[in-house]
Amino acid sequence: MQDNKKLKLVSVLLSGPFDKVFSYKINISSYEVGKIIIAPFRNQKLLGIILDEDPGLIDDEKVKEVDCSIKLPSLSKIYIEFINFFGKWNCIKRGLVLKQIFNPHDKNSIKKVEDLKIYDFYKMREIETHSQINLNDNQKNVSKKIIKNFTQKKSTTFLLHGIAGSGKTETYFEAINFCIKNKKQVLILLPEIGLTSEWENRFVKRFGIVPDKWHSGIKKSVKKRIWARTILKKDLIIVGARSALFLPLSNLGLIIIDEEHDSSFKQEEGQRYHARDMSIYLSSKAGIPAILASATPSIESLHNVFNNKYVYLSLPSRATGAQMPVVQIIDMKNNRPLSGNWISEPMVNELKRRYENKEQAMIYLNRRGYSNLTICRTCGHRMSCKNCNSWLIEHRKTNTYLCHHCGYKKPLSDKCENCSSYDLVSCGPGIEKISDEIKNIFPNSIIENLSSDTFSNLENFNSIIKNIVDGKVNFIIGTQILAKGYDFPKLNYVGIIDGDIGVYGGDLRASEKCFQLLKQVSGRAGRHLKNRRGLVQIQTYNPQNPILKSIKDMDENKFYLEEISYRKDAVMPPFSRLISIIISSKSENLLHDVCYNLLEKFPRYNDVKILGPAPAPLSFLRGRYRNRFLIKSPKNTFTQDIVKNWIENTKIPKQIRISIDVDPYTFS
DNA sequence: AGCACGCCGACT
DNA sequence: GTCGGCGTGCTC
Repeated sequence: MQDNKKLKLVSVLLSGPFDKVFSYKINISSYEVGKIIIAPFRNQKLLGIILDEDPGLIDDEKVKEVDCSIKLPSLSKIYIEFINFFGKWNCIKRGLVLKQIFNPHDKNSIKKVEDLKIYDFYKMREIETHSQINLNDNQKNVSKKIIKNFTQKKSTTFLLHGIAGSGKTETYFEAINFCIKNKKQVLILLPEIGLTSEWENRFVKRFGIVPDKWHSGIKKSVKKRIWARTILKKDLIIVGARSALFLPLSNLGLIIIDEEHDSSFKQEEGQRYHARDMSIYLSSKAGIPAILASATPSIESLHNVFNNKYVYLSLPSRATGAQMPVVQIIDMKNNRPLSGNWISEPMVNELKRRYENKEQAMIYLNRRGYSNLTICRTCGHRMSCKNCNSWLIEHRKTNTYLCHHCGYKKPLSDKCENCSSYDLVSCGPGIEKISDEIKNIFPNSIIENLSSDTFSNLENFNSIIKNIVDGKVNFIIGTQILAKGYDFPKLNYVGIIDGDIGVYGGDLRASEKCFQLLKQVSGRAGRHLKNRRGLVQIQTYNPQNPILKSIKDMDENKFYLEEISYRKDAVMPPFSRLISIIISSKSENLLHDVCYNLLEKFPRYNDVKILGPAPAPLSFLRGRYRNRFLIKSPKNTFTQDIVKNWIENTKIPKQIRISIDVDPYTFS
């Protein structure tokens, strides 16, 4: 009896902005590493877990006792290692990672998880798991190779490289099927929540059950039930955005990252991390396979294939039997449109032919809004954001000038805010302007504009997608959102307004991103036409650009090999590691002083180099001045520790914000 | 992250 | 005198 009251000194990781553990006492009979507890902290109570770490020296009087009333399974060793690694790798405090793992629960709702279990909302029906879809031989072979891995009980990362329309999804469904039969949990990550509804349709068609969805649009009450099922080891299929990675999946059998090249897996604000890379760590710790699927794999993943870290699987032909589209390059130097227009004559002719034949056509331009820049011809003033050093973008649909970086907006006006003359002109097209141009040529046509602006209303967005799929739309005009995995069966033509937009910005990944976007957009054309090929036309002033040439010649190997050899020569990722550190302040002088102080304090190494400080690509954002350091190091050094020690050993005033981005993607 | 503590300016 | 702004520092 007395033994039950015996208290043990333990270390606790609290869910909050803490990296270090705190010492608490726990009733020894409740002690277990990974146990979820509630800890009194100051005058509040915080969720936490017991860790197997040295609590360190502390005045015994200060040590409080934790509340063990939460009756849930402890977090497994896999998740404890995941939390530690995630924090260390991304320079994020471990307690904040833990907080994300408890999300959407807090200290009050987590006690009611037991009640949720009783109701068992998501009891899966016993389902017939025989395939309703006929796979071709290639798909069958690939799925067999993946499934074979389950029986070997080791963790393999597969790179499933299949051209657009090759049936990647249906192929990895076979691996999901294996997990359903064996009552394992499956996590599928998609880059955008807008993709989940189409994905869900295919899933329901294959399995006859609805998967659980997890993204920012899902209600908290639903999320709480899903969370309960994951920690209570119930079988379930989760399809979600990157935040689904934090679910405490205690019976995980498989992770799939679809569209693995997509940059939206990289969280770029607040706590920065790459959901793909963290998923692969998780799968290796859990001893389960991971499948990365893409029509345009990232350079990183291909590099890992070459180094035998990933197993390469290929689906080189379209599942429908349709051929890949023909690609034509339009040299704009010889086909200039009239002033104020942006669509060249060859493209207009093709659009006319498609329209007359009642075929669907898509026009791609990676620029939101009406125009890029508004300039006054009298005084030269440019409409720019007061919080950022960026232009304000004219949006006619909402009648505003909008900053694409901070969201600042003001009403449209035809009077110059600087000299009051009425001489404003819009330069450079956005999709709204292209849309007007199409409306002029085809006044009776049905046009839909698709961009992240359309996306703000998910219901409206899904109904537009449905209209397109049903063939009720003549012209689809949109931004890079069109490159995502939508399947438009009636689409037979893709026109690309500005083929080499963004390539010349000097960004490390610009070529790769441009190639992936163009390839993905091109892949939308003619996916379901057996008798004739789709057509892609790319407008450019630089027809010799190697990216465009490799797309035209359908020679993606050449592009990848060239890009990889360029990265190797320049000793850039994936041949080295970059960490970007952005220092920001409301005061320009303070920023300057802090940056030079940091530079002085940076320890000297032979192979770890510091570049900067230089103005960040957005040197003024949301009212703060921003400088950037880049730390470049060999792949095998754990540079995060160096960075952490460096910053901790430098005195930084509270007004200064520091954001650390390991393996940065965009360089802003 | 919160929340308390404390130092300094504005005001009944 | 004292109210309250926010910059600073601590939490087992």
